[in-house]
Amino acid sequence: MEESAAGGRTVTLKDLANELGIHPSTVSRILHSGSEVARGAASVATAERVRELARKRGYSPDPQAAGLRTRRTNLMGVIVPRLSDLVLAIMYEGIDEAAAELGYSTFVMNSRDDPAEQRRKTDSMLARRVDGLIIGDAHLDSGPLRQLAARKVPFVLVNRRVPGFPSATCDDVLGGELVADHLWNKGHRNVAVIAGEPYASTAVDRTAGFVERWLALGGAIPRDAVVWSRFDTAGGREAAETILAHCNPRPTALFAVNDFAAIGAMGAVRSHGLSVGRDVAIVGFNDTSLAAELPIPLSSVRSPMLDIGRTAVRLLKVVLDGREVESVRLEPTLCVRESSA
Amino acid sequence: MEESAAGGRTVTLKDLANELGIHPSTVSRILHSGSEVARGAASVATAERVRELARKRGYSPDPQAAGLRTRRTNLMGVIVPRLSDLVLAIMYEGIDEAAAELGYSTFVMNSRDDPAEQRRKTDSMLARRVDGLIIGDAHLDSGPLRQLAARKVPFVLVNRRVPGFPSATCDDVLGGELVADHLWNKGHRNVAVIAGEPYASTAVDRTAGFVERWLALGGAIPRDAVVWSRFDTAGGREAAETILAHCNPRPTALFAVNDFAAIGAMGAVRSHGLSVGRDVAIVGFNDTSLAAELPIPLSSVRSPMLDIGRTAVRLLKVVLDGREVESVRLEPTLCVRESSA
DNA sequence: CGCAACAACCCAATCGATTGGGTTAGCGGT
DNA sequence: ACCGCTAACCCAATCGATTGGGTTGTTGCG
Repeated sequence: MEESAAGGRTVTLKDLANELGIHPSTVSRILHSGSEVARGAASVATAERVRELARKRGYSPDPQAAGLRTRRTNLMGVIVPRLSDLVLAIMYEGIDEAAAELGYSTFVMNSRDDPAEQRRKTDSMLARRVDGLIIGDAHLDSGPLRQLAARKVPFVLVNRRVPGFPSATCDDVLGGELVADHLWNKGHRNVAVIAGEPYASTAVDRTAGFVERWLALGGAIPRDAVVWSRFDTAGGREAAETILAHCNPRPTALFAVNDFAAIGAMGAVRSHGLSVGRDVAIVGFNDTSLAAELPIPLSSVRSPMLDIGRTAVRLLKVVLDGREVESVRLEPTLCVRESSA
Repeated sequence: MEESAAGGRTVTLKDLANELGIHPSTVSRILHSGSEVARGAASVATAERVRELARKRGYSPDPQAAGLRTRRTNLMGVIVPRLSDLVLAIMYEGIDEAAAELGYSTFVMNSRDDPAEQRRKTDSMLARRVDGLIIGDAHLDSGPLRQLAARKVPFVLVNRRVPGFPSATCDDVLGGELVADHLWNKGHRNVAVIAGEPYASTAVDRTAGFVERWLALGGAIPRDAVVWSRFDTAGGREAAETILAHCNPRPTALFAVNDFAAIGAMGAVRSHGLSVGRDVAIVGFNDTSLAAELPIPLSSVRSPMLDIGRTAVRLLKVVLDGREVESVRLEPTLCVRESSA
């Protein structure tokens, strides 16, 4: 039957101290010591009384005040291109969960992959005095990250990697290779890639993994069979239109580095009077929840998005603790479904 | 050629004051007055020098300190069921944009529509001393909201409404009516509804709008033609399976109160060897970016998601200013596509 | 000339929590 | 009886910005 902060003003350390007739500093020390009384700050009996009262009054320390003194906010700032990108939204859920477990809260902002916005949002986060940043919108051009590092801002990357900076990502190269193997084994010899945005390591690595493995298998990929595009459905459709219109011979399989682009591609294929899975195989990436449920279920490379988010938090924690970090690449697996079977 | 907070420690008011040989309070007043010097705090010349130096040193006030004194954080807390729900993610983008325009930052958390989590996350937000809350996961059971109101927490609802509390929503009843009119006009007489979660006003209102209009048009809707379900793709598929298995006669049209559920339904329809749009018409809700790009483009009720988010911020601002608010319902429109044409 | 009015500042308290450095009382030991 | 030691606290400064109330010196005006 707690009363929490009901009605009256919020309870402060001083309130507790007054009510018990002891000094605020004592209360503070008690509430900070695990359960063992720290620095011989108080008797076990007093400690018990304090903790009891704190619970009863629903005391929760004012993070503003604590942060002011300690210079720490227990906040992690997260920057993503856009939360309406399901992939990032899910990674963010992983981030938020893992951060909560460590006693951190997270603060998220959208940069729309625009360099000016990225800088603005970063500054805004730093102005809020976040303890560290998790950056999900890194571009391969490492300039801005170098600046950040020079400012001694603790940060890690998530989803996209940039050489020289710690990151938690999927092993995108491997993901691309899995797709190449799969399509090759299915007997396809004419393929095309909807490659995503060239500034994102996800796009570049997945494409590179695919193309290199394809060549290693003895296949060929003409120049115009790799089309860069936006990551969304409309982008995928446009790219697929381009491929279907210009590639000769027409590919029998498409690899889209993103499920949404793949869905757009499915639409384009159908508009050309072709059937997905029969005339043209399509494989996506990320295995978002949609993939398996589509009218024609989409083959997709499953990346552990939640885990990637959680890992990013772990890495950032290591950085905040001043220790050395290694980037982590989590392993993807291929889910084959009707669209390529 | 700004230097911003490069290298050295962050700049404080006192630093600026010392460097100019004036008192911090004067600096504070200057930086607060619009451009006209407030309360006759300083000469125009001094004001200019101060502003100049502040810019040069990249001064940005410490929100912790300011908040401590003013008891305001310029933070709006946002609670949503899950950011990986595209609809909420987009509303959140609208919220974040509009909040930024007003000088607020936002703080978002996922409750997974679980009452315990809702309470935990709310408390966590309040512990962070947000100025107000935007609640996107309200359940029709108004108990928790009443408690919040009793605690005098400023808040507004977004996406879902609950009678008695200010909200920014789509006119979901109207949305349902649009669909009823459309399907009726297309000649359908046997229809079913994939109704969503019964605790969400969006689901209830859309369903009610549809059903009531359908009855008014002279149609009939058997009890088992309304199936409650989760909002996601898998939920939609399951609901559609149920409908196709049990409804007799088999409906020629399905209204899913959510695009993702509609996509799941498309899958189920296809698995039954039926063709979407030809054998069974399907209409979704929200007109997410996917709808138009699907292999079979999905008819959907377009709700102004970004605007709903922005409106919620405006409403909350009004509440924070201590003025009276009226709930806002934004008007949806129907986008007819191949799935029901 | 005298006094009020003002411009242009300065002072110090305050917000709430934290933390390095006391202080006090009681006890054991010699 | 005295010293040292420790347990159990208390004190006060500090973080950075804000704000109600001064304090000067100058100007305006009757």
